[in-house]
Amino acid sequence: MDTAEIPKSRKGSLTRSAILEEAVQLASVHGLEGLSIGQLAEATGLSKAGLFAHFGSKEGLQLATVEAAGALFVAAVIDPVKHLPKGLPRLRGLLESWLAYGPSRTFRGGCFFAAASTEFDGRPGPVRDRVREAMKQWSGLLKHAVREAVAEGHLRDEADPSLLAFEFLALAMGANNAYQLHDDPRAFDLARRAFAARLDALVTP
Amino acid sequence: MDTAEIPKSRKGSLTRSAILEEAVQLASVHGLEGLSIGQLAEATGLSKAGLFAHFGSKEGLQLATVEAAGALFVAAVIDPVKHLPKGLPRLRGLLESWLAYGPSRTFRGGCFFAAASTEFDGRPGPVRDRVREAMKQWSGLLKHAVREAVAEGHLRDEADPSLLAFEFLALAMGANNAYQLHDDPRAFDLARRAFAARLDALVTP
DNA sequence: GAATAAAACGAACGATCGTTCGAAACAAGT
DNA sequence: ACTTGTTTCGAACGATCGTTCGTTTTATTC
Repeated sequence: MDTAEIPKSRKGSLTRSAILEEAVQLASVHGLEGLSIGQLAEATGLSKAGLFAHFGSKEGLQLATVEAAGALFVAAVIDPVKHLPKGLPRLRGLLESWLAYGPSRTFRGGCFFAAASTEFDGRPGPVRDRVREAMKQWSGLLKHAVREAVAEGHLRDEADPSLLAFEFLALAMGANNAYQLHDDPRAFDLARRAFAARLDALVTP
Repeated sequence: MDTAEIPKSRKGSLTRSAILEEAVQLASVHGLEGLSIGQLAEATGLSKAGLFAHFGSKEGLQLATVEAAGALFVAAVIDPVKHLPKGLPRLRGLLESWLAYGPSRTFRGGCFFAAASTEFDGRPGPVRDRVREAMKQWSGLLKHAVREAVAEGHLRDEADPSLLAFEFLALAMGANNAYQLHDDPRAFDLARRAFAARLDALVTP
């Protein structure tokens, strides 16, 4: 219901965002489907029915959770490098920013979108659509940064923005998974070296 | 309700491996946690209790499912290239074999281990341990193939087996995710080009 | 402070979850 | 045909799931 999405009082919007703060953390560990309304209600100190009313359905809660996670991601990874000069500096900044975000525990269970995008990649529906859109945005941002680095003459013309964006995204998700699965922060060092190896071969002399 | 007998068309004796065949497919779509005994029983034509007796617990079923998926993976990806000559040919063969496996629909919901390793990477327990071991094996195989390619003089000495194995694994999982999420098989072409770009820069002249 | 609107509640719903148990159905050996 | 052991079964358990409903508590407005 749209009445649940438009806050009508101060208190309502506060609790809503407080709920989502916890929802994002729980979902990063147990998945968006494993996120249960009962557990979330207990974790936030609300009643099941009271919490439920904010979102109208579990799907509504999931969609709102994706939205909230997106805001966290943008604040942690993208915003800090908006000011960097176009081209290679901003691209390198983006990658470094992500490498700092990885082990930062922004999400309790590791990168929310790495988890959600794998969990829903084979289940049609609005949640998958929203996750896909978020991934497209992030991938598009990487692609754009590469394209600008080429336009600025920082990277050679052979640098393919689509290919490089795919590689960077895959390496980032791979580092997140290795870190989570093996409890080994060196995964991010591997990712950093992979980024560097790929870029160094393409920088203009 | 009248007790008139429905003609029991009992399917042929369902073996444990027949159950697991279906379990692997269901889990690749809905996850190992989303795999439910009731749904699996219905999909195989068995009763919930009858199926349950084979595994003793849901965790037992999950562990057996991981095992069965591992056998499918080995048969689809690893076995076909065992005969190739050591070094670069076998490494390239492994990567090509994986690229063929990706869109092969061996698993209904895409690569089982890409999904399971992300689903369980933050949830301690025997299932995570088993998945981690499987991923270590696959990653170790890639590492070994790179090391042999260096030893045979096919790749330059700077080629770092751990780093390259990490990259190949990440790119493979990334291609699987992109394929599943965007329904676009070109993801595997991107992965192929990424593999080639990385290897071509390291082959000995 | 009364009137009104929003938010949170407790209780219950039917469905499904994993699991247990004792009885049938079945296979094989003697 | 009788016994033994293995599968499979139906029925039920308590727990939890998402969801609904009517009521009570809280906040905002006049």
